[in-house]
Amino acid sequence: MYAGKKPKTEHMNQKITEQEAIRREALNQLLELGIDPYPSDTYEVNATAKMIHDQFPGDNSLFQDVQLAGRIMSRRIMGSASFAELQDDSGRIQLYFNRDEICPDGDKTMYNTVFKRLVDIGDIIGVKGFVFTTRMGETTVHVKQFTILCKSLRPLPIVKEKEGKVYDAFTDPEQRYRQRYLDLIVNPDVKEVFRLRARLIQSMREFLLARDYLEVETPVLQPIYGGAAAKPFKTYHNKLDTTLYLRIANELYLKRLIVGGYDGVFEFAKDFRNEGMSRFHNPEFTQMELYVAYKDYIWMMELVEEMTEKIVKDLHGTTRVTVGEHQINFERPWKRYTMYEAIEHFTGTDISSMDEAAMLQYARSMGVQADNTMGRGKLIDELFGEQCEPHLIQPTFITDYPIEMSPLAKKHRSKPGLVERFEAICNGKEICNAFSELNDPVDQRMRFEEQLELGRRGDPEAMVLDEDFLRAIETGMPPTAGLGVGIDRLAMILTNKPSIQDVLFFPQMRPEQKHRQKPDEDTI
RNA sequence: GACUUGGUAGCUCAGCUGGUAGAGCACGUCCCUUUUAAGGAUGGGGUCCUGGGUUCGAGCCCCAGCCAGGUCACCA
Repeated sequence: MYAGKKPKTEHMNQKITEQEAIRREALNQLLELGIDPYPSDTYEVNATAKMIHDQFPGDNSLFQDVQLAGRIMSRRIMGSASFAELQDDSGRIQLYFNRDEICPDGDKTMYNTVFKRLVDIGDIIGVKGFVFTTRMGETTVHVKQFTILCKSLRPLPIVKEKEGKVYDAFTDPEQRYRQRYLDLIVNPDVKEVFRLRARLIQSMREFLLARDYLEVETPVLQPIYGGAAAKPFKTYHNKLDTTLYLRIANELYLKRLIVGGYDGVFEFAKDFRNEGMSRFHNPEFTQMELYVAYKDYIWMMELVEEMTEKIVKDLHGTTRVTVGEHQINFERPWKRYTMYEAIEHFTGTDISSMDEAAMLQYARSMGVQADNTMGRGKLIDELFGEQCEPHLIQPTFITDYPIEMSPLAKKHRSKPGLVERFEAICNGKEICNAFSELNDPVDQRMRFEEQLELGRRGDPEAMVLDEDFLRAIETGMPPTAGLGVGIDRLAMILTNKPSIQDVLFFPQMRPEQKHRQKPDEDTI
């Protein structure tokens, strides 16, 4: 099959363990027997493990001739009869192999050699047979014929379970994240987490499409990054001889589309921020941003309540979800506090009329690590983060933020110094952020100028002035409500996972030391 | 970035005051026609994260580093 050739890099980059060598030897023996360990043909399947468990016994004529495919997860060989477990996408089912039925003629090779010696745990096979119940009462496929679909060359971590107790669990977080495929194979709960995540996104998309908003795509590579206060990733385009940035938010491009005349646009977007990593932060993360013309932030709060309630019901059939030690209820309406009210509620102090000096002193007294470079708005935000946010477990809207922290939000219609903005807080963390979008181009330019000043004073996250965006706003953007939802954060809550790494298939990790290679090496 | 815990077989882990590296599963060989984390017997498998140091002798003690987890900080 390999015409006498051998891969050149194999022994350079890895040491072959005894078990791997044995599997490679089995691979060669299969080839010598004329069995293709990696066949090309379609393998037709007419059953799954779950379907058989759900429907058998029942109309048993359906189960006289089943055909399914999956990975072998265990084997118990007892001479000329054996049991194995097959795992497909839907779950596991037991298989029964009998030598004289696998091999009705004199030649017992398929059983004695191929099944017993050359097939390993982890191999993918297809089986044909009928369903029955063993003496021990387990639904089982009696195999008449099997086909090797893929030979596995590496041993699988085998997790065993009895009466709810798990033995030899595959738990090392590093290995689980780096080799997520193994995690998915041996830890079935993990598959379910990502199914829930997929349904979350599907449910949100359905909600938005049902309202006739347009799903759009905007650039990831941007000459000027904007829409949030964050440090970007920097890259370079050779032909244009230009520095480009990976987007930190989609906001400014989506607003351009509102200027262009779409009344509702949204995007599920990967955003990138070149900042620290933690169980709440991955360098790339998913955000859904929505902009709707002729609406304001009050209207947007209602949309968020309605959308979230629908999603939670779609996922869990109820509005109540267990998260850690809390029961969270997403039923409408949610509590609403202004930021000043929230701080007063949790600290007993009304800070609304304090000036910057008084605020600084007060914030320090409440345990905020404040320095003189922080303005009034930043102090309020720190105070809120310190004293309020962790206590907000049930979904709650916090409204009316200090203007200094929100250079893209519209000034409050009646409260000086504030903007028309809200965040929804749930389980002590922000899950979305929204405002009545600033569409006054004169004000927007001045806000950018204030950001430039912050940047000159050394704030690495200050926004840069985006002249093209201002040109769009000067053309005229209708009054617009905008929303950003952190999909990963929401997924953490709705799957009851404490870490963002548990809701990302491949969370960012340091490169593995032993496999570290320069990108220009030809092995990549 | 700070503190803290850890890194031993493919997986999960033990390893005494510093004295020849262990168990279970997995893997090899043999026996076994309804078993089920685990049939019986038997055998192989190790850069004890890396590099220094102390010592007659280091998986263990000391120093430095690498990697990972947790907590905190940063993250409008």
